[in-house]
Amino acid sequence: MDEPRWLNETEMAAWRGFVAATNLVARRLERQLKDDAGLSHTQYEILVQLSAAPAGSLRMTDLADRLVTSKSGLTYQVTQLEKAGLVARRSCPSDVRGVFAELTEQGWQALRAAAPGHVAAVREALIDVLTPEQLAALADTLGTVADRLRAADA
Amino acid sequence: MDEPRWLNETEMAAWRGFVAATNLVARRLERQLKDDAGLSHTQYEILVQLSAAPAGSLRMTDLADRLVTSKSGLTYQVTQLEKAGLVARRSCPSDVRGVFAELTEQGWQALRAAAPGHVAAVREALIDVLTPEQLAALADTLGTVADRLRAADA
DNA sequence: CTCGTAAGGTTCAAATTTGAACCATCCGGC
DNA sequence: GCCGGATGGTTCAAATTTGAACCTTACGAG
Repeated sequence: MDEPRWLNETEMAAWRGFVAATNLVARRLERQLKDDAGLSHTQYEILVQLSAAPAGSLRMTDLADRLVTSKSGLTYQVTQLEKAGLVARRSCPSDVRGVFAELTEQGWQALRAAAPGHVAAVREALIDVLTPEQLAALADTLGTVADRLRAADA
Repeated sequence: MDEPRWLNETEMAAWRGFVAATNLVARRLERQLKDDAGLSHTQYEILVQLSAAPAGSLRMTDLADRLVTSKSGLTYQVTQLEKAGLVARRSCPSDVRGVFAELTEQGWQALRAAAPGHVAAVREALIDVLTPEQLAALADTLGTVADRLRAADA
């Protein structure tokens, strides 16, 4: 029952800013992607992660770790993308239990088509609003935070 | 059909960090609040916003703007909180259409009970991981981002 | 005063998300 | 070789979220 260490003014400002910016940016991009490409941000992220992986494919668990969703959420979204023809499931040769999600040709196309608009939106909402110094600091700071939390989860 | 301005390395790192940190922190706090206080982060935020407002009450629209949810989402959550007895609805004297959400005594108690654990989690996930300089910069940077986006929405 | 439009909230159906339960397979130790 | 606990994914029901449609009330221009 220790007295909690409340946040001081700067800390509070950082926290409020974090929450607000987080939600506002997410909301903004969600809408942009849905309107322009018919994809949710989660779905777009799946395509991005796959495109960055060798052979455009990743194990489900691996993919779930890179995005930050539950396993069941990923199953659902991959199924959606599969129905849409952007992703295909392949079984893993070395482990019968394993499943690869793989970008289809159509998936590559969808990603290429969606990327420019998305990048523009990211710039407008976040990147181009900041100075290069702020960006560098932000990258460093949030990178630290993300790494710590990932490590803590493991 | 202009060639899009892709993100350079720093920009990309900032963006990836933002997305990752955002999701990881949200996930972490969501769980902490649910486990320790039986509240979702959205619900907790509603209590916080109300507690910070005069008379512990706000108009629905006003509240929806401060959180970053849809109107219907807010209606839903306020209804949940009302069922739980933490919030009450009152009609607005000056505008028949208006509705005030007001913190009940029980709501104040719930907030006081939940706050210490939540603050501790926020510190652990974000605040205490950073140096004072990083925090100050983060507050400034994200404040800017949030303000711009709010302005853009208006 | 009167109309047309904007604003405030709620309702509704549809899409997502989540954790727990579950099934099958894998692997290290004995 | 064989057992018991971890792993990989899916399924399921329940909770949440969202945008659009809707109803009622405000309010400013004529």
